[in-house]
Amino acid sequence: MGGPRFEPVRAVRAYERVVEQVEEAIESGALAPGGRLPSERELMVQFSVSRSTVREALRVLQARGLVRSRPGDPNGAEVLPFSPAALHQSMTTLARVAELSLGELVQFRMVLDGSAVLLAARLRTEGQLAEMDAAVAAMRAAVGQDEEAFGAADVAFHDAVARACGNKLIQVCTDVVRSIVVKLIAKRIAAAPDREELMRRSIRHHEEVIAAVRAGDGPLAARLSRKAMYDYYAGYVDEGERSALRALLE
Amino acid sequence: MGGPRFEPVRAVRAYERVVEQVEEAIESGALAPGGRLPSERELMVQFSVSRSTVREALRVLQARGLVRSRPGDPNGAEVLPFSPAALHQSMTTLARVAELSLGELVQFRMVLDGSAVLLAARLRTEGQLAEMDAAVAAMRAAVGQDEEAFGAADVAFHDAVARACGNKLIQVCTDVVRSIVVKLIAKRIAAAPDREELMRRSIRHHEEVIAAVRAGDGPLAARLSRKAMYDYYAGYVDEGERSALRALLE
DNA sequence: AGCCATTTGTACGTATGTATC
DNA sequence: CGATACATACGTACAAATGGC
Repeated sequence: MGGPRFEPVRAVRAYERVVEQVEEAIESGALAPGGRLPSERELMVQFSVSRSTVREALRVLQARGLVRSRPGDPNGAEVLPFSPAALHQSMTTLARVAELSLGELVQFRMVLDGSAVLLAARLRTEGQLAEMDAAVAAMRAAVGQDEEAFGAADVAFHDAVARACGNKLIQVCTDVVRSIVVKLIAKRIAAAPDREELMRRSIRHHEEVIAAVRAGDGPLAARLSRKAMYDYYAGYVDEGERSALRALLE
Repeated sequence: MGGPRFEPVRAVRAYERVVEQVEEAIESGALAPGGRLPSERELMVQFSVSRSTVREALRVLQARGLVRSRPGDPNGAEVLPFSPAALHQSMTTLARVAELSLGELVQFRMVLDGSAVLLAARLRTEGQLAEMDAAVAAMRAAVGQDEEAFGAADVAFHDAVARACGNKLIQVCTDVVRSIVVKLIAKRIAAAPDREELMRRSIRHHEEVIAAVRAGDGPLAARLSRKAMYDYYAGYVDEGERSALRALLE
């Protein structure tokens, strides 16, 4: 007792050390987005490892969304700007391997979007309100004509709200989960028999949310937002799960 | 116009095809957790690719948390059970590269934990209530004595709540974000001058939350939970961000 | 435009440390 | 303990792709 407390030494692979150093360089700002890593051959000299090791490290960094490399590019791998792609990837994997149900995903959206509008009602600028108005206007223009444009305008609305809420994590997560949900049931939604009526009702709901946000009534905006989400998606969720969604409506 | 709509062909790397096929096998259940992939040499035969290609694919799969390989293992790479490790990794990267502030992370926790208790108040079983009670009892036993045990009991409490809420995505995200927050400020919290008083207050708050959950009053439980989180962490958040946290308290 | 040097993508061989039997 | 099979890592080689001249 009382001796020096040694820590267990985990065998750390060579490629991991390369990954760590490059990550540090990116995090510290020494490597900014748009910048280039040295070529693979240069890296193997600097790190004193083989090219395979360098390449395995680059694959991991690429999987984490930090860099991208193209064949033949004389400038070396490119440092990417931040993107939620990696989060998107791992959440999609999570959805599959953890067998997330549509109900769970929609419920998560209700939580996040509800919180986003709650915060947006406090923090929104006039410009952001205008963006929301414009998005709903675009939705209205697309009703019954352009399914894609309607979806894009809907995304624009929710993105404007998410940006207005002032929390980048909420913003990114809403975006990621939304795209997963849409990917799951886009076809079913577009093929709904009363599609046009659904669109109109969705627009009314969005307008009500905007009004509450404009009035600064966060709790009301949150309730309306969750209700709108429920109305739009509940039909695609199993009845057993639907009751769990309704728990968020009171 | 009106001709066949060809899609752009992206050059897909050999290692990507390997990744895709293995992912499909795992997703389809052909490869279950605990199962083994063929050895690297076997894989290069089956896929008709070189060893390097196989290894790069395995690195990507490992980065996504799907498999793990150890040197000398005669059985080949192991298929891992689901784990939020990949989500944890990408959210940590997100926190760094998107420069998430402590305030944003805490706010996200307030949203998720608040929603979790709201749902738990509806869906909790008696067994889960007992788990929450046990966790708080463990917290009480650790006050002023064992900082680690206190933290572990706190985690157990929040995990019991998250499991009781019935949404695996909420559960995983609360866990991931909690560990990121704790990692950020564990030292500062442990070194707080009035640490013991903070612990006691935290326990009181947890008890109040349990009472509300037991009574089935979700909205009250949610308010109490967010308030508890705010009290515990607000001191470490910049004043400017603190007001955004308070927006969740009304 | 075309050519060329460089880089990446991929393949193959080999050596070494390690885990299991 | 030895034998075997494995992952790790290194080095070389060549085709395909890119950017700059």
